[in-house]
Amino acid sequence: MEADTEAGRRQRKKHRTRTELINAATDLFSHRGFDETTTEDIAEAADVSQRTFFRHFPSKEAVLYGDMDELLLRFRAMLDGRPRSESLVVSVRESVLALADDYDDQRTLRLLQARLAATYPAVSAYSRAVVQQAWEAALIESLARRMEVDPAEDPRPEIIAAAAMGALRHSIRRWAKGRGRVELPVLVAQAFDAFADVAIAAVA
Amino acid sequence: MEADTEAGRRQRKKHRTRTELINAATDLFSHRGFDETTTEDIAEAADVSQRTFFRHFPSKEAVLYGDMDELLLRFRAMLDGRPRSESLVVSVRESVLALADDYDDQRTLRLLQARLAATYPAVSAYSRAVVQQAWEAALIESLARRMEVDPAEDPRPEIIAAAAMGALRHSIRRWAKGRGRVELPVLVAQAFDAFADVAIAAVA
DNA sequence: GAGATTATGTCAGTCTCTGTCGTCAGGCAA
DNA sequence: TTGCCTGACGACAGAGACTGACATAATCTC
Repeated sequence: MEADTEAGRRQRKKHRTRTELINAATDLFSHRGFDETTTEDIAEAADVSQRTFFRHFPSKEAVLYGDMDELLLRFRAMLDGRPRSESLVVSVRESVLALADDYDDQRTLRLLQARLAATYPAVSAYSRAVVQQAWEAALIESLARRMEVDPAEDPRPEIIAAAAMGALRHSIRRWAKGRGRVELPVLVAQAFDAFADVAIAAVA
Repeated sequence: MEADTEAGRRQRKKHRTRTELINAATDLFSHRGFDETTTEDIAEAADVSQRTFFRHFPSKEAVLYGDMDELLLRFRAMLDGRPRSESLVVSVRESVLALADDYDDQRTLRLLQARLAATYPAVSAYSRAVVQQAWEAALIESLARRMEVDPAEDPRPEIIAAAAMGALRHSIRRWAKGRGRVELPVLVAQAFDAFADVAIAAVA
């Protein structure tokens, strides 16, 4: 019979209720708003109990960013995949560009996330403190490995990563403000060009 | 009679319960832990009702960072006070150094905040999403004004601010790990030197 | 097919945070 | 002093996020 690209009916069913929860949540969030939707509503719409919702997601915010684990995995893979011969700055730039590309694939969802983050403090806080922090941590780890330094002692990996995240944050905000009409990677590329200008100005 | 440096008994009383709430909270947090302390406990220890707690602070996290508004005001004043002739990078560096100096004045409280942020995700999230974000916003605004650009369009202010915040975050973490034995401004200065190295490396 | 796993439902409970209303003290003017 | 007004507080009720405990039924394993 047709497998859902996975082994075992149990796994498939679990994955199915998970995606149904995500779909129900994004649907409700986009129509009604984040604060105006309860976890009970989401569970109801996905036809499961509230307890099941919390077995799949640790918080109401988490379901909105339900696909971020996979995105993070791919981001890490991109970082690891950059050639060792490449300069650090180029590696960071290209990886973040690839992340932006990947990110852009889910236009509707990403625009919703950005819109909700701009509207609801709880969503904004989660985005910063969990999602972006995870990306930043991946960047720091990768940079520290390449530079062969201890990221707890040497501040450079964290500084570079923070700057890159600032560029990405700014790009995403602009991208969302234009409702995604301009391609995100284009905006990110512009931001990284500005990054280079900043570096030059700092030295001069 | 002795005034509490303020006009009106009402104001004084209000301010007094506020500080008593902060003291009770920090005391309980440091002895018992953040999650292990309820807002009810804090209110009880300060001899007020729970409702009064929430009239003074919007969340349990907020009381731990109860003095951050004043710190932010002073940080803004420092930014505005830098001479226009100074280069941007120097202004940022000096302002953040001054912030670190100011920050260091409340050693015990700062170390507690850092320790709790390292232990409890909720505290870490609040620190990033509220406290640091406020500092970053102040930096961005000041930088944009000096550069005479629109911070919503030009990514450079945000990139510089993010990098500076990365340096500060790293410094505070190291400072806390060493239990404040090394002066925070010293660590911040080191981080900013590394910042300069990064800029040079990026250009080369 | 028997037994171990596991995803789920149900229920009860904790805790953060909010709306409402009554009370009382502090500020202010006649 | 008297009386009114404002503002801080207490008491209460309630919404809503999240958790632990236990039962059940489906799935997996042998």
